[in-house]
Amino acid sequence: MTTKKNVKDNETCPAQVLLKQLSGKWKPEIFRLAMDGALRFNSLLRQMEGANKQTLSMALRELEEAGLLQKVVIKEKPLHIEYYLTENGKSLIPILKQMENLG
Amino acid sequence: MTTKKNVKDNETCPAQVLLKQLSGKWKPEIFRLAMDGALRFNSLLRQMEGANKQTLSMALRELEEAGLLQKVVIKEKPLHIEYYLTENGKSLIPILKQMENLG
DNA sequence: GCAATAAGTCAGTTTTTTATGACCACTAAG
DNA sequence: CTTAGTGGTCATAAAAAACTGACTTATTGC
Repeated sequence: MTTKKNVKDNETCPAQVLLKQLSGKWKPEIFRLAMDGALRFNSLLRQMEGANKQTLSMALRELEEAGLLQKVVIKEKPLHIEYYLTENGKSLIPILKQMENLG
Repeated sequence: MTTKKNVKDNETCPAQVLLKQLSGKWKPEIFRLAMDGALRFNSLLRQMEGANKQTLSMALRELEEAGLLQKVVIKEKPLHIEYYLTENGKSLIPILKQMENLG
């Protein structure tokens, strides 16, 4: 057997993958804020008291790599960057809404 | 102002609370297995290769405290304990199913 | 060229989570 | 009273995640 399928199908369940993509100290909050519209780095940093650049940067990158957020560079006066939910990210909104109703 | 409401309403969003209750290295998997029926400690330990007693014990306790799992002592031959989803826990099943369909 | 704003990165430290191995409590059989 | 099965706890170690402060890159304005 060369396929090595018995290694552990730990991450074969999409729900588990999603849960992990949204887990971490700040990711749930980032996602929630993203549901309300575009996010900017420094603005996020101010909104999420207690968080720091490093962690925020990591969290954003991971959400981006997970295909839930996308980065858009805005070439304006002081040049800034906005993060939006991707279509994939938006498809999670109804699920999050349902979760809110269970609390 | 004595109520100190400005401290951060970090955890006022039920969806975020839920996400955190299900986050951790093993909790998503425990929850998934619990969806299929009763769980026993040593059996879980064997199924989840790589996990250890300590962590598993913690995860089960936290899921119990979150009101998603309940512990039932079975007074039989070697006396064992089973963990089941509570009604609250079961109410998450459709949400997890939806997540699976997005993956 | 120099300062200001936005969005980061980097090295190093602290905090939080997980993992390890030894040990404990209960029950039942031999 | 010793051994075996189930379900843990405890102290400690290792690994992962988060935090800190200094520094960087890019752009516009002076």
